Amino acid sequence: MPESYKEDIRALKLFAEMEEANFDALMRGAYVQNFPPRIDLIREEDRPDFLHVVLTGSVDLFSSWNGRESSMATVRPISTFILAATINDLPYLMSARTLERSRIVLLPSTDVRQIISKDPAFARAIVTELAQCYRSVVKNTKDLKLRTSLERLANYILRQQARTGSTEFDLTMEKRRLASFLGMTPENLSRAFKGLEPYGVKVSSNHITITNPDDLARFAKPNPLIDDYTT
Amino acid sequence: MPESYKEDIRALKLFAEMEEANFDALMRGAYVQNFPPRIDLIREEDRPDFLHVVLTGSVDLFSSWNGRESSMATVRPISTFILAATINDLPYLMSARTLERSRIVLLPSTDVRQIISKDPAFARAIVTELAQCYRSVVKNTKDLKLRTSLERLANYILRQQARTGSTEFDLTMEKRRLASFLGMTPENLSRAFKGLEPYGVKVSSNHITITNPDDLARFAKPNPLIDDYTT
DNA sequence: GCGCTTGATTGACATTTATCAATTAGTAGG
DNA sequence: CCTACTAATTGATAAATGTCAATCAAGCGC
Repeated sequence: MPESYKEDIRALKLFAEMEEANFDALMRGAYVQNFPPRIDLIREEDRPDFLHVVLTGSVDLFSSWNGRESSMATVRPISTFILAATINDLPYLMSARTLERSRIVLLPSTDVRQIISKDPAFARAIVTELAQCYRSVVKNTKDLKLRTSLERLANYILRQQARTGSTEFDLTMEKRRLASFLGMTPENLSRAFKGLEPYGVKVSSNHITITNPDDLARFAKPNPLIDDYTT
Repeated sequence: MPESYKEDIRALKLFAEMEEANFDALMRGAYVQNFPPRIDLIREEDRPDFLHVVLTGSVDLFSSWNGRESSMATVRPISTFILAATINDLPYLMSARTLERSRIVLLPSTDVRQIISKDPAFARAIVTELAQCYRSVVKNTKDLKLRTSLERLANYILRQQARTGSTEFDLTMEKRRLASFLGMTPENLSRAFKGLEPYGVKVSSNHITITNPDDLARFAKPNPLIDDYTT
């Protein structure tokens, strides 16, 4: 594996503090693959043979049941998925597919588990990472259970505003996928955008303009315990 | 703290493998408290001063936003809550209150974090526990996003059947709280129970009888990747 | 340019779910 | 036993959300 990829991975908090020898051992078993868009990487129910690291591109995590499908999260560089399955050696709960051309590193799960057991710094980093993942999913559950779809969209838009630091930005994903991620149908999303017009949200194709952030915030009532993904 | 409580805690997977000295250190800072029913134990937004362990009784984890409230989980003996906040020293995402008279052990968060860093066996156990918690929440999200409320109730009933090993059992919580947990209103739950009658579900007060488990399963389509909390 | 495909939007309608109000049932306390 | 309280149920209605079909718009290969 090219040295520069190793450095990218080493820069992740998850791998930054572990011992050099263990990191090298992990990298020896690793390999890199480039995938075209819309390729299935893993399927829920499968055994977690590898911990995946996204170096470039992006990956959709989604779940299915009874012919229905829902987008659960998007993984962007540089980060890992799906840690929890790998660690406990249990079947994936979500499927993953590339959204665009993506470069992905595969780390054999057995190596990961082995090194967790012998490298305390790595174990500590995994603890932090997992706790953070857990909290993200809890926030997402609160979003789903406590808010209507209009409120979820309003808060999503405010989060994008916070992320980009601007009242004007492009959506980072297709609307159909955004709809699925927010737990609604594309038709409903389309109408929800309309429903936010009175609060100063303008939509033109995938470009969003917030003309009245205060109005929008008054309606959305964003809350760090739901919307702040960094804590 | 009484010796017998210590043994109960030590028996938890989370604490079973750690070094004796570290366990003792953790227990020295710990104290036990008995709470009457319906007492608030923690409030979301508060700092995680203690890791809580439920010895007897039961605890409701719930969240609030904009005047609404939703029950997220029930903690039963013997297990801990809320680990993730404690570990990352970040505000609680959920509030907790006793449901009945409960005996609860409080372990100072600073002690827990300190010992994670120096006891690899404890760190490893935390990793496993957190990964499991994470997977539980993901399953819950799938339940919410992929199923209607009637389907969620049907699968809940099947899970209770699996848990008790019987087609006849009592609900373990008030219906209003069950409704909140399943993401619906009490009125809707009441109607949902009616809606399951054709599939062989009989309800009398809080006693449930499944007269036709196969019919119910055909409707509910239970799936281990959503409904099996043990994996 | 033209047809083709795919995603987005819109309208009409159905279903699901929530809300509000009233009633019933169960339970604890006097 | 009665009263008071709370939870559960029921009916009527409203709101939210989903479904289906049609149309529109953008991108792409030729």
